[in-house]
Amino acid sequence: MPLKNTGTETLIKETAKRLFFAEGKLHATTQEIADAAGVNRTSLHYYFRSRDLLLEAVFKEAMQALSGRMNECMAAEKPFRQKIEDLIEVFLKDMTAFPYQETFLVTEINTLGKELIENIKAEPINNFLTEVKEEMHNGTLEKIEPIHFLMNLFSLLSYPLIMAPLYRQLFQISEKKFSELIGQRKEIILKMLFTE
Amino acid sequence: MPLKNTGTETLIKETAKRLFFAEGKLHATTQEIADAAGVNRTSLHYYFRSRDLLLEAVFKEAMQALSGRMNECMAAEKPFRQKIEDLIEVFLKDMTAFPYQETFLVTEINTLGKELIENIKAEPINNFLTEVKEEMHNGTLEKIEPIHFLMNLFSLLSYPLIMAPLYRQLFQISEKKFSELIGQRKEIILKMLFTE
DNA sequence: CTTTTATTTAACAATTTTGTTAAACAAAAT
DNA sequence: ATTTTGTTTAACAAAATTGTTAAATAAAAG
Repeated sequence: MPLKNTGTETLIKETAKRLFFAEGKLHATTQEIADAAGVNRTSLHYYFRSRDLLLEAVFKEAMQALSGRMNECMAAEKPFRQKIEDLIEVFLKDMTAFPYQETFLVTEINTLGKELIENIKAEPINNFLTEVKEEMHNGTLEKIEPIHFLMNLFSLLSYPLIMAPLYRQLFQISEKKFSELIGQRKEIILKMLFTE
Repeated sequence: MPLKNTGTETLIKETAKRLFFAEGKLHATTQEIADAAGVNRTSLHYYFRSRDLLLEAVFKEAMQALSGRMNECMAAEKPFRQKIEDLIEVFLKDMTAFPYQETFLVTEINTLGKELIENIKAEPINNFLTEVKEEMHNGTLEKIEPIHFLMNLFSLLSYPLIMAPLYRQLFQISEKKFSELIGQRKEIILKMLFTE
């Protein structure tokens, strides 16, 4: 079976990903996606049958990629602190490129159906939570419900990037200055999470 | 001029607010809004002329209310720590009722135009940032760029509530257990923000 | 009681968005 | 060179969504 593979399929998928997750245009039409990709709108149906299926494809791929990288960090044979540093870097990189990915997931659960989050495996997270608990016994971390530790980590990483457009206005800072601030986040977050 | 004032206008506005900000249905149609409010769709046009104008009305009102309450906290004649506690309570209450409000703002800036965030006054925030700086000199707070302090505060408050549906799945916890966790956030956040 | 005015509704029209069909095109296989 | 197969496109159809008009309803004013 000779596939010509003109790259159009991935082009459409990557373009949709950019519009949805990077630019936050959650209700981009098929026409807008096709235009941004520079292809005819019919190609979109040729490869994905419908708008919803394109959306699903983009979504599953992105979530799988991210949760894969995160699980890799969490399950690695490294000291706890190193794992956290890895997680911060992976997550920060992803959130910088695609700040609206998780927001999108959460607000689209109604539309797309819960199967999207149902097949997110809870096991790697649970193992990691156990490890967090151990660190609390060691005194490396404040003794709180381990879930709070993870929520704190994700919050400190994600929220500033989601709110970037608002913060630039609110704090009257340039795009450059904002990037600088984000560059400082890793150290700030580490200091907040670990009791020195 | 005798206004009958049947309450329909506010009913529509409150219903739209609920759908948009509480349930996260950012692209609810006029029909869905009308149905949820139990009125004819034409009433929606009668009071607001178009979908966009309804959206704008809902938006401006919500943002004004929230920023008003926040400015009140920040400008109050109270000790710094008390102000932060007030802010946490105000914000936590608002985010619990309407978790998607800020997300909505940020992702709709493209569509609704930047005038929505342009008339958010930066002054109260700037005054407060100065105060934060003073606290850092006093040693009450870790010495970092003051903007980080505020980003940390807002992140720790908002993100867990935005991600609630995802977290309940990821951490395998009930709605009740999740509410309990949120109830513990104030103390957790205070501990993280202040160097004891 | 009648008139006026605000509100609500049904019916219709216009626009936008999605989806389908069939034809045109281009590269590989025979 | 011709056939086959995969890809792209234009034209068309269907559905969903918004917006308008005019009639029906009901409450207040005269």
